[in-house]
Amino acid sequence: MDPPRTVQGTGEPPYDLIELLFFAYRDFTSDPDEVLAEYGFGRAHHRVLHFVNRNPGLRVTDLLAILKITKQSLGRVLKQLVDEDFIVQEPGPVDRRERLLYATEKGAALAMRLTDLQTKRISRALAGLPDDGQEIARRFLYEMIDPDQRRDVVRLIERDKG
Amino acid sequence: MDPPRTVQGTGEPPYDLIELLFFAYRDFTSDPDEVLAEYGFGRAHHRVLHFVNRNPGLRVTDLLAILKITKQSLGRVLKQLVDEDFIVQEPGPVDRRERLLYATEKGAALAMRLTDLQTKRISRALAGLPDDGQEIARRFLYEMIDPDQRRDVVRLIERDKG
DNA sequence: AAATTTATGTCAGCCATATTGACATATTTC
DNA sequence: GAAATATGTCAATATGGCTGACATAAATTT
Repeated sequence: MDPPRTVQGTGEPPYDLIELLFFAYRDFTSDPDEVLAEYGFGRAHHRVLHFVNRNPGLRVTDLLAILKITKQSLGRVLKQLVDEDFIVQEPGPVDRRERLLYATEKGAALAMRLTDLQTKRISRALAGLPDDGQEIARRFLYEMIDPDQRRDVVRLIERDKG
Repeated sequence: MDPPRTVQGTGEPPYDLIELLFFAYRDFTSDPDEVLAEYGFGRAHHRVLHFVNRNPGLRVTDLLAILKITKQSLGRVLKQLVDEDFIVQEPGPVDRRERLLYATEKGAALAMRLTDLQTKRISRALAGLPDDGQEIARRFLYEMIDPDQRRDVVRLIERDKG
């Protein structure tokens, strides 16, 4: 079956892409949601755990900038993750006001389990594309980001690469 | 600037795509959110208005299946949209238990304004891609959807085409 | 050394959006 | 007439956002 498409070059909005984005994201988040529910966690916990796991030593401030939520909103979720031993905080070695965040083994295990679900979905999607599909999908998503946010996003994603 | 990428074929998860999806969706929804705030509406109102506007005569049940939320959650949001004259309900001509939903002129105007914002972002993203970029982006998003949901999604998107 | 700024946390309260369960009504179908 | 269907409503609850105010410890500036 082929995906639906709107006719282009007619000035008509790309309703197909608008709606596909909604449905793709809806289902993309649904796999982790099921697992998280087992732990009494929600999507907010996932985001925090994911970025901390990917960026050991992340500061609270960094997390706020990434997630674009307030300190208070983050506070509750982060506290739960710390209390339940998925994340630990350590004072910064240079600036001891900072609390650097690290995933524990338990946290890394959950993060991996969630990543694995998302990896499966993405791999399946990429398998249906031509060779340059991954490159183009990546570029498309990248170009969807606010131009003034791209630098930060790139820095973040590059941060832990070998 | 190029988007970041993880090395493929190494068994490493596609962290780049996982995170780009998060950031792309975050920014994709941020434009409409600003406008909606002017009306005292949220993202939930947007989704309802969008699909009703795109599918005149949609039933409440259809909307529940699309949005995957409960009747009670939809109820409040829909009621506000009806009370404030963005959507009207009409009994189904065949089955009078049904309440078919239609966007009013006011509703259509708001929907168009929101669609326009999303169209601009998508057009800008597509402009940075090769010729087959749109086709591949569409296919990628389509393949991200749960296989057993694809038929419904296609039917919905095809529904109002000329 | 004192004053200021920064990173973080916390308390109290509010709002939007989701949930479940139970029940009511009108209408259609068997 | 009975059962199933489409919808609505009431009550209670949870999650995850928000704002504003205030507190503390540590670093930086003067």
